[in-house]
Amino acid sequence: MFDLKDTLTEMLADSIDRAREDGTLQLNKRPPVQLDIPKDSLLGDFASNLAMVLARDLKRSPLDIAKVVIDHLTDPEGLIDRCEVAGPGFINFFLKEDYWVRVLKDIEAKGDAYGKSALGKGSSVIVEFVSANPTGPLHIGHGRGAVVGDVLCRILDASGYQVSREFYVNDAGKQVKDLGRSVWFRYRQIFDSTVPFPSEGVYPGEYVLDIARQVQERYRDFYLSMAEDDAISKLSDFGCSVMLNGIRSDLEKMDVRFDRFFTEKSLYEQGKVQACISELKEKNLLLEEENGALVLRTSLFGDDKDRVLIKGNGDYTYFASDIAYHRDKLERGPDRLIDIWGADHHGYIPRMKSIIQVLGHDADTLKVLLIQMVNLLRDGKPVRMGKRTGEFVTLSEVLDEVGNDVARFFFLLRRSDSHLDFDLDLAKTESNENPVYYVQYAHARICSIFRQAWDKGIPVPASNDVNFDLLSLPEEKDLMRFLGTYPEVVEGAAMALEPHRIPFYLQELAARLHAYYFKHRIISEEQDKNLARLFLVGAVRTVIRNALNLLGVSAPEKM
RNA sequence: GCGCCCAUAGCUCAAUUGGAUAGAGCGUUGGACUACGAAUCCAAAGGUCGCAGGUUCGAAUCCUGCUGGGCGCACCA
Repeated sequence: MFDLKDTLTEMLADSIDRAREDGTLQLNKRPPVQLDIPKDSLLGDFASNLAMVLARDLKRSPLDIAKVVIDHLTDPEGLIDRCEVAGPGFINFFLKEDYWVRVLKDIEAKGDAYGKSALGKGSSVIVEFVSANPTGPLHIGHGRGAVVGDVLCRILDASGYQVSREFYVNDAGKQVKDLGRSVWFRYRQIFDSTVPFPSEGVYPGEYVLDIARQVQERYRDFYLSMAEDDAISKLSDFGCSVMLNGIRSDLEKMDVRFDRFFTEKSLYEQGKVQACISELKEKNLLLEEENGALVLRTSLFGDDKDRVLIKGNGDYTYFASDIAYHRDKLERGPDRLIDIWGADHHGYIPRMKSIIQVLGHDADTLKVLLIQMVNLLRDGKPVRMGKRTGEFVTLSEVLDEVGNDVARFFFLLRRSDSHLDFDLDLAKTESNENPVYYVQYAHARICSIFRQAWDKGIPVPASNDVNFDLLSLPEEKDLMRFLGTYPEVVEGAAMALEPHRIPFYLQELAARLHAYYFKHRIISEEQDKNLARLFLVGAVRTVIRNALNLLGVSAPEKM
């Protein structure tokens, strides 16, 4: 499939070369040739804007140039039916009839692999996502980040990148200590209800009580007699691991997996934060303030101001370990780093990028993807998510309510940098309004057709059994064309890091399938036609299934 | 005050990264089940792409200014 696009591109390039040699086009270098598949089939199977791009340099009209290009074109394989110059100067290629048939054969041959490519050429990328603090359960915003990250990894993987998925655990700072304190007070309250619960520096959520009860069940009154600091330290670890297990099981529920959970604590234990600071000191990038605080001069690399690494009281800031973590990632030698953050952290991008430079890499080695907020709606009204009160709907609850397929699809229905309203009522309707079912139904419908055919004794066709001349309806041509664009959609999603393109493609494909189905019978009395049409919808089924797989959404055979 | 993101049909959002007549879903109106699944389809109405300039063969997309909204600007985490 791509070989053909490549040969067309080469034919165009050759044409330019020939025109340069005989002096009709006076160019020093060969321009990049761009070939697109137009949205309207009346505009050809492929189109190039080449002539318009050249117009400026040559100071000649695009129409004129287009004509020259076409005149110099040779077509040894006889692929092209005709070329037209259209509109402001597009060169439109109309290929020999049987071209789109190749798409169907390609899908048959590749099966599950249709849509995969070698775009990334094996280059490696570390994707860090979710990285939620282990001080509370995941909420719906984490869910969005998890799904976007997961699907992005799947897309990159399918596009020939070597992907490593990582979850960074902030288990070394004040907040886990606060978690420990919170558990400590709740724990004591179990034994003595008069113990007051502080109003600051603690987590008020219900889940803290659960942790305290677990401590009491396992260790009885063991911690009551321990010195407060020691107890809190132990309970921090305990609480942290409980929360982390919860997070893991939520992710499991969503079928989101990681290659590695990287703990902040390990950075300190292995002296990596300290080593990192030494390196920065050697590079002469640190300043010491009067009160003893240590500051990194990120402002030399485009940041607004310098950033503190060690506070006046001797504590490390989170920024210090963040640097060490990214240094660790870079030292593993990936070609790229992708971080997926909540959009409220966008202010951290400049300082993080400056770090990448400080460590000797191009700032673009790190790409930060921002995930905008999710508004949970019920009965058309936003569900209040008070962090302070600890009152919120957890991701786990949403998953139990709407199911994984729906949750995933909904998270991917918008570009990740725009706000998302998650309508619980819409997500639960098993009807026409729900886009997930629309797509899944298309798949189930095709499966049903095959069952029907089987019952009537019609075999599942292979391309050798098919007379492709029988697939000549506009709807059929249109379907073939659209199936042919799928690999480019996946590549585009990989290059732009935009997973939402896949569900949009799926909805369009499903729409075309439904329209075709409604207008024309797949199974009739004409056996040859049966085989041809079954072969076509079989290809549609393969592509729907592949795309749904990419999203981690199931492709049901019955609904 | 400074910085980042957003503004497209009544609502929610797309637009092949600068391409041809800006497209879907929902909602509205009107139609289609004695044949493979109506969880479906067909048709109509609906637009000053926030406003004003600029860049060029060509702008929703790029540059500048303005308006309106979101979010950031810690020796917080």
